[in-house]
Amino acid sequence: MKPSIPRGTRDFGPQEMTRRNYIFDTIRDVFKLHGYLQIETPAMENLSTLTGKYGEEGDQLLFKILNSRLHESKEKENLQKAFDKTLQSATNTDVLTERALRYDLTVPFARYVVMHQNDMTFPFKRYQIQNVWRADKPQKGRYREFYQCDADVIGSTSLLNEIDLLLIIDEVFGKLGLGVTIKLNNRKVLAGIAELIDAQDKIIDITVAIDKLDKIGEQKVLEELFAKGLSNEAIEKLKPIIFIQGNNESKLESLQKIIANDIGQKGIEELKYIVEKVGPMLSSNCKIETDITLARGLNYYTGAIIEVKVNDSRSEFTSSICGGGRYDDLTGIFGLANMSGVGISFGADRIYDVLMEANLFPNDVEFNTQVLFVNFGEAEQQYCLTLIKQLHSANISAVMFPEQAKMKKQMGYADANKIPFVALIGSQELQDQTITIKQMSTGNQQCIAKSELVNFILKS
RNA sequence: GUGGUUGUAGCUCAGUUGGUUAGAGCAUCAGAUUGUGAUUCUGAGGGUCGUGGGUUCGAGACCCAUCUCCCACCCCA
Repeated sequence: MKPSIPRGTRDFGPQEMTRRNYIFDTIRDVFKLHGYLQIETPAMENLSTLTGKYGEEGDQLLFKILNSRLHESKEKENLQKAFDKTLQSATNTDVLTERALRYDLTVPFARYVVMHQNDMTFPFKRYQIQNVWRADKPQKGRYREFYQCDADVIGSTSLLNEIDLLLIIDEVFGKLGLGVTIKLNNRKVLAGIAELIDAQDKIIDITVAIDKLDKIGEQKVLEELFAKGLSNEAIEKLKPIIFIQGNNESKLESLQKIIANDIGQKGIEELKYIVEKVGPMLSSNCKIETDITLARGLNYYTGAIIEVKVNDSRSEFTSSICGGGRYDDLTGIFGLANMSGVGISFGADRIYDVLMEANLFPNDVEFNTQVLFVNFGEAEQQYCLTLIKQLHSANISAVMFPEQAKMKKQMGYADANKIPFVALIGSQELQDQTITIKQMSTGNQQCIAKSELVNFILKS
């Protein structure tokens, strides 16, 4: 049988894992620095936990798990009916499918908060680094199994949380050495726009359409809005809003004049507050840009909407590498009201692709083992093991070649694994209680006393 | 899910209008060198040409299906 893995999934070799861990470690360190606590949730959730949270499209992208032992079921007629139904429509009954792989980390977190609310103190800051699955058609930068690195604050409506998260974004990409632009919008502004043109029921259609402005241009967006049933009058009212230009400040001021309803004004105020506070604190490699065409399809956002794009001459990457927003009532459906949260999610796999493209992985992340002990035979092995134990105690990574192979083989192993030092201990060294140590980068070697080993490596 | 595209050794790729036994470089392994890697020389292993059908005297090449890769749409980390 020919081995293969499912479409859109990948194996990761040692070098890839070293680089992936560099990303995870960087993000994790910043999360911890900001006081977030780690949790994990199961790979699978009950299907009912996930359905309806991600919009119609999201429901289609859930990996559903077929119930087990269907062939032993006593209700095969019901099963047959349920199956016929799934062939007709997108909905599943739990007779056939009661579980699904998680689609993101935010909804499982909301479920977690409701289930464990009595064991938590609010506001609760949590981080979570786990993989998620989407039954999307794979493309570059789009995988069916990928990692998200989430930080969320739940139980606080303060905009200081938004600011905290934006600073995290700045710090993470600063540490990774990547230039980015944070795009910021607010769902209340979008709601205000919908109210202004008297089309509250079409808010999702409107946001999806104007989100495409960059991609398909003005004319096509207006055509799409018309096709979605907006009147010409409404579209005329919409035009000056969509095409607002200028810097953050002037854009928001113009909006403030046009969108004269409560919810719109509230959204603009929130945007202003965040931009004014956080703008001066961001590093030069991290720009912030208010963008009312930024929609994001997730149904549950109610306030801030955040998206991060690469803004770096070394990369052509256009997909977003981080996203997030505020959700006022995600826990409500699980029975816990008045629990507002806000969070962001780093797409580790896309960040990996960008860092590869921009050549931003540090070289030294590839090194691990410091010293290889050549294996000359049984008498020498014991001596080496003792020395290796000493090195390990000093937190220096060292190994002995497990076979008594030819020197060429053993030296080649050190070379292939980029091990910087090779320790040679044969009968002569054994007798003299010394170590011949070779530095692979220069080819130089010298003989040192056994007791000098740890210091020698530490100094090098 | 819709439309398009790709697939030959572990990797990067040749392979003529369809014609003997499918090649190269790199990598791997072995030897030159039984205590010295990355450079040199010699040799070896490695392929059901993505898979399954079809056309043909004959298919890596042509046709169909299917899987995979990549691209656009949709959507998104």
